[in-house]
Amino acid sequence: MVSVTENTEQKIIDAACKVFILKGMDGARMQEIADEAGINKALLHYYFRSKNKLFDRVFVEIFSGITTLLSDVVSSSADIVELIDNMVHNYIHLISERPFVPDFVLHELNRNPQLIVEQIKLNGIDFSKFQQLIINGVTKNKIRPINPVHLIVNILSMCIFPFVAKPIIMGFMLNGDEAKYQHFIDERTEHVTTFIKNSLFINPAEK
Amino acid sequence: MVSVTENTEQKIIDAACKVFILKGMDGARMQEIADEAGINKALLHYYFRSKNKLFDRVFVEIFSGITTLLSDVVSSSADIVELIDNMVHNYIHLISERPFVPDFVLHELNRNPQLIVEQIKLNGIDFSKFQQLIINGVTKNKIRPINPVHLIVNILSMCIFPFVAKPIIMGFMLNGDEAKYQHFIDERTEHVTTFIKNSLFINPAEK
DNA sequence: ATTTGTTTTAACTGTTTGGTTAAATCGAAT
DNA sequence: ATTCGATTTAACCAAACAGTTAAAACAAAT
Repeated sequence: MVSVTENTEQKIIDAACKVFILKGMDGARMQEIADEAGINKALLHYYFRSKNKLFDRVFVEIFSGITTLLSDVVSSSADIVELIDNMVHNYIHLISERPFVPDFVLHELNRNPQLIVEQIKLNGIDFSKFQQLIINGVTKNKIRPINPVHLIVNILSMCIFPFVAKPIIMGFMLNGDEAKYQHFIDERTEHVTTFIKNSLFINPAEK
Repeated sequence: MVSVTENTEQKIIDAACKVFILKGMDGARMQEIADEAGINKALLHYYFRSKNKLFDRVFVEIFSGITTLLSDVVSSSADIVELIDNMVHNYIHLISERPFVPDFVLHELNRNPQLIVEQIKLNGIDFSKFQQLIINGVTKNKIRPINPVHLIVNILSMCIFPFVAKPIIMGFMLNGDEAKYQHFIDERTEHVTTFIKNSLFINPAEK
């Protein structure tokens, strides 16, 4: 009986993830989520009393996937080179599997910046270790001096933006060709890591 | 009488821009737009028959501002260095004045990619000239070989993403300090141009 | 003074939507 | 056999919302 319960709850969350990510909070409909989960609206409200409660639950779930990855990458990287390789590779890989997640997260965060407060409580990121890796890289004369905040924003930008801006990239640069876009994404990991390292390292031989 | 008409129409469009940008298509309410314009709902429908028609008009207006800037920058740049300087400076400057525009445009474009088709008809960007500037830079041995699509995506990413991701940057990296974020943005133009040039130029002296 | 297009007022329609309710059904555990 | 939570059915409510309508007021041009 317990297994049935968890099963249904998970089915609801999965369905809610799908619908919320595609339509956003404002565009999503409870009926559509119920349909997607293969249940009816009454049962949906039986599990999650309101749309807001369901959304909050789903948002935490989605967002923590992103921050967890960042935490893991930072804590498992020994130096700045490893950090860059891991971050770029893992983020592009993660987002490739759920390409609409970034637009969803960013849009809902702009709609209600309060949401981030809850997330920080749940998933505190040790930004200090990230900074330390960069400082180490600089002091050992391996890379140019750089503001850690700018660097991490640069990395995240170049990994995430291409997915959020897919319609623009396809429309204006790739003649609406889906295959070309896929090829562009396939090249992206290699390109971004090289681009960043070229910028950071004074002497290319040290890479 | 004509002037009055244009005045009201402009007032409506200004109000619609404001509300649509902040709330998105799904979150915006016709009543709120009417209030913001200082008129009533009846008159709003008298000018723009439906929410969709009003949205389309507003979206074209907002989006063309972005593409026009890109066109101007490309056509007014003599070489790759000028292009980078102009693009980074002008985009960060433009977005600084209306920081919620990128999230609005990207979100609506993902919600309805069809919108881009209309935009391409109205604002065809000469992507070829952009490519030519890069190829020239490469052949004259001034910069490393680079895929033009990746380069332009890199530039746009690093200019636009920091605004879309403001809640994340502030929440996780700047302790929620608005002043620190403003300082970060103020540094951004200089940082991004340097970061890109460091990556492109093999010999820093050639910059 | 009359016409014409603009604007307001205010009520209204029809639909969508989030959420509720009550009764019935079903399945498993006791 | 009974109990209990899970699930369905189906109807319902109240609020929000896009859009309409008709009549009146208004302002400028003729």
